[in-house]
Amino acid sequence: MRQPDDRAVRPTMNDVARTAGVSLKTVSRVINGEPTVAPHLAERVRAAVDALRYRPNLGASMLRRNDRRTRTIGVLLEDVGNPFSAALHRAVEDEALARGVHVLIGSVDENPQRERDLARAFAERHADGLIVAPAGDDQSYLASELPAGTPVVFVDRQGTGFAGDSVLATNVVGATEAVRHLIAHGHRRIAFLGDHARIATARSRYRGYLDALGEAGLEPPAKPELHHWSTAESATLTLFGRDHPPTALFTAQNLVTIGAVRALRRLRLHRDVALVGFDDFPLADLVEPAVTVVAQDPAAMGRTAARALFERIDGDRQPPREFWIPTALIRRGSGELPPHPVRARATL
Amino acid sequence: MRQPDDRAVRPTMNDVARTAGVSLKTVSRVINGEPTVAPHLAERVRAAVDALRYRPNLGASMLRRNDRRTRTIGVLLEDVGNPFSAALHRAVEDEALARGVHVLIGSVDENPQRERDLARAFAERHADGLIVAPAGDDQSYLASELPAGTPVVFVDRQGTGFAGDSVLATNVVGATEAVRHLIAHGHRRIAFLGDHARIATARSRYRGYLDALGEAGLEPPAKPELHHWSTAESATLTLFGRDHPPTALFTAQNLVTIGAVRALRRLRLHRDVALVGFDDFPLADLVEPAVTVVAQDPAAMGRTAARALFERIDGDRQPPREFWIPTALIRRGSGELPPHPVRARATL
DNA sequence: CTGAAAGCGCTAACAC
DNA sequence: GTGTTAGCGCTTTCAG
Repeated sequence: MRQPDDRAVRPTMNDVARTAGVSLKTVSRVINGEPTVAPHLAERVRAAVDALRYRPNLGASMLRRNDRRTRTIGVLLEDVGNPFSAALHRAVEDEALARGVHVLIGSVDENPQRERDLARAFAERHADGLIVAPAGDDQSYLASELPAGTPVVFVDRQGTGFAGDSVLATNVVGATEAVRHLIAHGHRRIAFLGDHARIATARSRYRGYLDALGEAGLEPPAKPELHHWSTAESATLTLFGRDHPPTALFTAQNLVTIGAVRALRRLRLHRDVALVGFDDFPLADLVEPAVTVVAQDPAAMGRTAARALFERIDGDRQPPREFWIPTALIRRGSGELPPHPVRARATL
Repeated sequence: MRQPDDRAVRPTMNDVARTAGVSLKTVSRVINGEPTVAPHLAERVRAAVDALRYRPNLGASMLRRNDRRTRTIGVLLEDVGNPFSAALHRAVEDEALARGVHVLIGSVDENPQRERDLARAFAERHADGLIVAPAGDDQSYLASELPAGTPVVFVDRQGTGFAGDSVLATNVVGATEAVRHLIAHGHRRIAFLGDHARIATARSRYRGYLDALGEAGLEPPAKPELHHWSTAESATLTLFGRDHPPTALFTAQNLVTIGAVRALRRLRLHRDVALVGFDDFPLADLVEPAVTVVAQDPAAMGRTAARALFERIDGDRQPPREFWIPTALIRRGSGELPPHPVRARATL
């Protein structure tokens, strides 16, 4: 069944020791950079390593080592293919690589079961710590999946039921700022587009939206059902097929924003209906009109999460911390459109 | 120095065996799903596993197992943060997860040294195989970094000096098709924008560009120096500051395309100069005019690469294969603009 | 400064 | 069916 070359042959420390004419332990010392080796022996060992192309087996060393570190972290993001997660991932990688640490990563896809399976898989591979963008609303499972003491940093969404640092965007404040901006431009009928119930971040943004309306004494108009970004375009079309359509939209997520932009174009309303989106996206400045957004900073989130995680891995045992990464309103045009007079008349 | 809880305490198979009142080996059999265990013993083992929250240590089992598999693959892409790599990554992940395999990933950033370092790091972590988007033009180092027999699949770019399957976009043909398209719309002065020397894919696209010009008996205009996508915008501005500017652009990469779009806007030439870009990008259909592209299919590339890799991991030993993933011309408007009469007159 | 012996958690080979 | 023994490649401990 198994071919001879199925088992890849690699020289072991023992092989190196034999060719160098020293003991196994001396090789181990050289490989691990322990200074207590005579120079001429160390040189012989290095020569043998080169000759045999010896590479250490991290799995085996981890097994015996006191610190049990694999120099590998696990990262669970919503979807490594989307721009937000990809930018965050990249920032984590840069921090990790600077420390000689490598990254196991997976997409949780809004699926709590997948979240748990990935956490388990990374724990079985002995990740030194985890960065998790929670899909479910209960992370207490981490206590059973992870060895005691494994640090976890939550990112993008708050984790529940497990003690870990969190790195979060200022969702509520950012959304409030966005909606205030629309109100300042004269809008009174501002619709919210996003999954306001199921997803924690969207829920926070909905809260911020309600806060801003409340301050101005405005009522939220009836909101369309939206449980997945893929339905954003059709939900927007529906919204403008009803009576009393809004004069402005606040969209809670970048893919929702893009869906809304597509719908407004099809309706030829893109110059009439104001729009502010949460989360920036590439080319937002190149569409007509350019899209005003509340930009998050996924790179800062990834960087912060990674740094926090490495502090924990290095032994920091203080109580869980929260890092708030500020959002920034970027005025590009779509959010500065005034309420459109024609439609306003039509809906009165 | 090290705290007691620095070493995360996890129950071992031995602990499970003791609480279940069976031998270590029986536990091993249950964990590995071997059918030759009496049901009542298996039940006792499973109960002990649940009670102790036992999780197997993959590193230890890998050490002793005959197949030496870690159910982990390594993926080296250009930059996990860019849309092309991110989409490819996601497709690889889906194929891997369907097989219970997990993904170690890193960005090579056009840096051959980083490529080699990552390959080594993943080899030390005993990846079962590698998917590599080569940054350098020599992959012979893989023979020394990887255990003999470790399969490698090259993706996006051809690998050199190491035997592995390749998954490639039809770069030459796709570029030829793009340029033929511009010629068919009346263009005779078509500029190439991209790194035609250093990067293999861009080089292929440059070849395709030359082929199409040659067929039509056209000479390539002087091309601006462009060694990194970040300079695409300024290179485009320079191009149109010179005499005899082109009436059409062919851009070799999506970030170059975006830079060119930005530059044409600033020059208010975006409705006058035709543009076809290689590689699609999000919102290409929403800018004005919508951008005609030769779309690659990064998801198909990732899927194909992963499937090929798993065939090799499963023992397939046939000679290296090449998989060509077709590109598709998507007509959106920018590539269908006719040569602009005013500028044409000005340059005659 | 160097080496011999023990053992990390697990599976393979072979007994019973 | 089940258990015992050996040992994967490495680091630790401790003796020289």
